[in-house]
Amino acid sequence: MNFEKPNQSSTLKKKKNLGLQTRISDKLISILGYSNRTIVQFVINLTKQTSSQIEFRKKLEQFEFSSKEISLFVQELFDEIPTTKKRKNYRKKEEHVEEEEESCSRSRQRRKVSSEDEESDEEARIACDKEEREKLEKSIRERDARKIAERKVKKVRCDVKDRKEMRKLRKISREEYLKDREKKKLEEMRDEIEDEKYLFGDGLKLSELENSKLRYMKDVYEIVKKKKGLEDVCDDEYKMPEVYDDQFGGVNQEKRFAAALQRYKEVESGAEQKSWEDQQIGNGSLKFGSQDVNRNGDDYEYLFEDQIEFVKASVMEGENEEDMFDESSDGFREKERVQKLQDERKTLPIYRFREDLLKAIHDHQVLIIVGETGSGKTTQITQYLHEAGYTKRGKIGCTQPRRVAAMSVASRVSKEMGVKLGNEVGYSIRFEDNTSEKTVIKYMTDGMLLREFLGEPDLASYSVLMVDEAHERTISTDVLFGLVKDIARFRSDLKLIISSASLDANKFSDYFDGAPIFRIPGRRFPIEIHYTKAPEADYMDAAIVTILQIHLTQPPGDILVFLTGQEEIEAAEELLRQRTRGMGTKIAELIICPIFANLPLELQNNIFEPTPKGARKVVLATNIAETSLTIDGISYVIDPGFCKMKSYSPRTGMESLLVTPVSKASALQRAGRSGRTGPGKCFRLYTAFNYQNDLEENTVPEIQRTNISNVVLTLKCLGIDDLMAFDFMDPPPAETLLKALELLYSLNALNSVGQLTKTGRRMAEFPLDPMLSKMIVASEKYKCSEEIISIAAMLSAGNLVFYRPKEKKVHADAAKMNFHTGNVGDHIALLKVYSSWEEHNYSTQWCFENFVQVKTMKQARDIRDQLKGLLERVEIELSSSFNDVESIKKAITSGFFPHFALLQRTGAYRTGRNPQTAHIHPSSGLAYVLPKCVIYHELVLTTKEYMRQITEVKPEWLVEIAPHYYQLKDLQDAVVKKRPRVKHT
DNA sequence: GAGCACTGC
Repeated sequence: MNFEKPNQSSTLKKKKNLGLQTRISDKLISILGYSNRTIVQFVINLTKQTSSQIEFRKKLEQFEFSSKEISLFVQELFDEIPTTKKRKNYRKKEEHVEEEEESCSRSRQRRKVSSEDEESDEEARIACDKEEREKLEKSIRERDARKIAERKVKKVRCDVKDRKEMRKLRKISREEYLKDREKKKLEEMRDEIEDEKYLFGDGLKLSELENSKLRYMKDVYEIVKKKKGLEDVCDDEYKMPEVYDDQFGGVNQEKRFAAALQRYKEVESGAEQKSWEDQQIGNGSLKFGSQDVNRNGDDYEYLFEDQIEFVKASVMEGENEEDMFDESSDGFREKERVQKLQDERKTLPIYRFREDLLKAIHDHQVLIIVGETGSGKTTQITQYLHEAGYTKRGKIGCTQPRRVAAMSVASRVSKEMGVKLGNEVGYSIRFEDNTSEKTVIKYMTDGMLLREFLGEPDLASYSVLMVDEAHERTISTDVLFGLVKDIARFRSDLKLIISSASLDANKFSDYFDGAPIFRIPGRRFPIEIHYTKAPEADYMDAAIVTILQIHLTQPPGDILVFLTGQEEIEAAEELLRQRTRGMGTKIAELIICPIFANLPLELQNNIFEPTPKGARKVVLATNIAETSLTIDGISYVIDPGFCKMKSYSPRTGMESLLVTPVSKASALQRAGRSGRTGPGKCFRLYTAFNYQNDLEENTVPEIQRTNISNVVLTLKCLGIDDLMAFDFMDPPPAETLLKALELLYSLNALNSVGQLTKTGRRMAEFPLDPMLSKMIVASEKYKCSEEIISIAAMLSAGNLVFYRPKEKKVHADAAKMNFHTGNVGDHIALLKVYSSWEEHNYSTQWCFENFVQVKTMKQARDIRDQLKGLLERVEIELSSSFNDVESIKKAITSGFFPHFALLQRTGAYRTGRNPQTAHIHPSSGLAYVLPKCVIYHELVLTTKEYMRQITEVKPEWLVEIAPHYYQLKDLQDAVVKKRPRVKHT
């Protein structure tokens, strides 16, 4: 409906107009999530003269809202009948107060439980109550006022029977309304001028437009004031006591806030006991206000309504504050450069411990080394050992959890030693072996060493083995622990170094039969840890508010925010842009840099661009920034305390990715990211109590939450028969282990007594999941190994084959369906994608045209090349039968028969031997085809149980291929006779 | 009609 002009409106409408500003403010907060600051400015401008939807739209467009936002907003504002969604929004708003009360009482309860000090508990309760009571009272007052007004209107309506009377009333109320409106406008203008002066007063440059607006407002205000006198303007509302007005007719803000601040001061200095948390963790707190940029130590601060209060809890001590490497040594001649590097080596924290360290290694076979990042352990220990002559007896191996780390560390060490990378110092990672016969110091990924075990079970060519970053506990390191511990028993000449940054080195020590622990101080600056005072209900919102708080109140330095995933990062980016948009030049520039693994590389590199002077960078990152990459210049870390973690259910074979609270170790690691180049601050968006009591000590090691059938096969291949007795540091759940053994048995990789078969031995050669390996081994029989390795490569390259931008969904889907013609199934579709790409000479252009991800394809090519090489090793001939779809499907079935599912009457599927309801994932080409009998690549739990990558098979094949697993009778009984109705789109 | 933390072989 249209918004009527005031002179036509009824009393009711007038009432509505009167509250327009409040309504708009509320709407903006609830619909668009704007900050108060933006809203006040916006609403004042908006309500000046506007009276129709069209005008509103125009106004809104001036403020650079998207047309979607505008439609939503205008509709919300003008529509009288609230939709469900809207109602929800209203309700949310109303419930807000109650929620706050509830959360307050919750935290109060928690405090009560935890606090041993009754009185301090009481203190906290009172403080909490006081704040809450005020908030509640305010909202109750407002609500009552609204109700009374509504009742009045009703009454008037009932009483008036006569039209004339109605008109008279309208006139009266119209007059009242106009008077009222005038008052309000003036008040607003006054406040606006005040706020402008106060918030963005001196020092901050305003744009020309902003300046002229302000001037205009001041002029109008002065004229009206002279004419009417300010005091009459607002006699029916709360008025600022005179004492606050300064001689210029403005309001003295310092006095205005003095009373409020007095309370905090009293609490701080006068109270004998503090709340439990204050006692525990000090009383630092962070306030909000743009003027803090220029001003320090004033006795009041402007507070935003939605500000978050932090309490400073502790300081992680810095251990060494020497300068970092200076790598700008290009102009030196070779010898001088080596000399300079040698000098630099001596400045590393580890250098002082060189002799002690060498002695410790000499005296003990196994040594646990604990050292923070930056101590130099990774680059130096290998060199010390080389210098001490350990390389005469064999190589020094050092494992890293990541490829990049292995490469860059090796490169660094080769420079320090003045040798060519790949000669004395080399690295070995998948797809790339940069070592030679001369190599004595070898860096490699942990998975690579595990592969080496297969060829050299006693690691005879190594004299020293160093497992670096052991605290990360990847599957590979965990398995390596067990293996190296074992070989160390009979190879007394082998030295073992386990290096970790974690605090629980004792666990490592215990595991390695009480090996001594050698501690090396790191090179980190002190970091202040801040916790929130009360739990935050919405961590996303809290993170945004905190970013702005830091931006406006803290000295220069970039911000790093840890979020859980791509979706969240994109949402946060949008929210942040919205909130800063209205501020224009009033705040310093905020550069927002998202980063997650799926982000195209060229965009990822944005985060390494140095921040321009006067600006501040906000990096919104997933866990990728926790370990995998280091960003310089980060001074502030915001840690909401969550991450996505994979979990695995051995019973159903289902994997899921869940948002889980981080562990203390992980929180510590995140905090440490702020202190690499200078003193840092970490803001945790949870309370100190949460940290102490709700977080796990360490992250559950990967081996306990993933499918380990691949690991089991590798271990079996190493001749470890009794896996239950294998010395895992943290053993995987027995059920997972049994499931893996069962799978390997049904794939014929193990015989009935659990020994490796010939098939199993061949399978173990492939760095793939056993089912994929089996598929490849089986391709020999069906003469289609060329096709099968393409499929295996595509499947193990990940789910990110097809790219689907929001704005080109239709095109992307159409392009994708090209590969699915004839409902061949997802496996064959992947094969088609790979072959077409190959036919087009691995063209990047082709990828763009077909909405296929280049990165994934290149990875698939690398994997395929590797698999091709391995085929030769296991003596499988390359053979191709591209057009014989049945053979290809049979080969796939040979690996994936345990993953079969049958269509049910309901349209859902029932999977395998441990029946489980599942659905075809909507991204599958068969999502609407619903074949009777399918095999799937993986089962994932997201919003539903989904099967990803589906191919239709015939039940007879299953019996033919896996007679030990299926009987035709069972399958035929299970297949539905009547097909469910297929939905069409 | 969904959604993909991060690695590694």
